[in-house]
Amino acid sequence: MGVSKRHIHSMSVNQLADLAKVLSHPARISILNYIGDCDGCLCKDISEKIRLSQPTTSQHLQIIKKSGLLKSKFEGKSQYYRINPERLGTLKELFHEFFETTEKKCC
Amino acid sequence: MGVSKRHIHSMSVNQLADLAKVLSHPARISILNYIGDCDGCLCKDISEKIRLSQPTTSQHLQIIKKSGLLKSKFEGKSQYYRINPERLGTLKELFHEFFETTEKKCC
DNA sequence: AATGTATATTGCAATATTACGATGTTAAAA
DNA sequence: TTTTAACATCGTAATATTGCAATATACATT
Repeated sequence: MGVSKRHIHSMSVNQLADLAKVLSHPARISILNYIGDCDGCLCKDISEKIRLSQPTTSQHLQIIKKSGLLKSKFEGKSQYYRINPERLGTLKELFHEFFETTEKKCC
Repeated sequence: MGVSKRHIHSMSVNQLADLAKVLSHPARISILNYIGDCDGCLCKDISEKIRLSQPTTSQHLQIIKKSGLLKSKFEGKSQYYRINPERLGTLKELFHEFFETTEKKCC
């Protein structure tokens, strides 16, 4: 078929998979790493830093933003992207749970 | 183009992206969670548990195995899958690094 | 040898992802 | 008002992913 059968899995599993998918592309990890360093980043700067075109970078930024890991706000014609610490915390928790479950009996 | 430009990113970023991609499908998370619970699992049992066909389950198992997160051994006609704790440790470390970098200034 | 059981592989259709040029959109600057 | 700058979106080509039926492989049992 070609479509993931999400409905057969639990909600927390789907949630982790969705966030892992955001991190499943190196450009998006680089973006998050880079934004972590500044307190508000521009698409143009990010696109130069990670050496992808502006449209491609913008597209990745939208994907990360949709996941909740990024916030942004306009100031004039510039859009400043920022990490969303709360959502990053959620991600951390979900991974923690995953490791707890997966390590339960295997180690 | 449609192909990820891996070469423009650092090695550790690509490594984390590769492992995150393994976790980017709910079926693969469910499989790892399930295998964590037993000490050696059969494809047939896993496929019944997660309610995907045997070929689809086997395919996911190969993808996880290729990432190093699973080991397996044959015993007769049965193949027993097991978590690879070392590789799980690597994953944990990579995530830890990612969180360190990303949280550096944002929080 | 023939049958059954567990698994892997192949082939394919449906869909998703990745990348970028071209084209809007918006707001500051000239 | 025109120009410039920053960004988002559209359109599209190349490629990757997902899922399963059909088939192949390998061992165990009869």
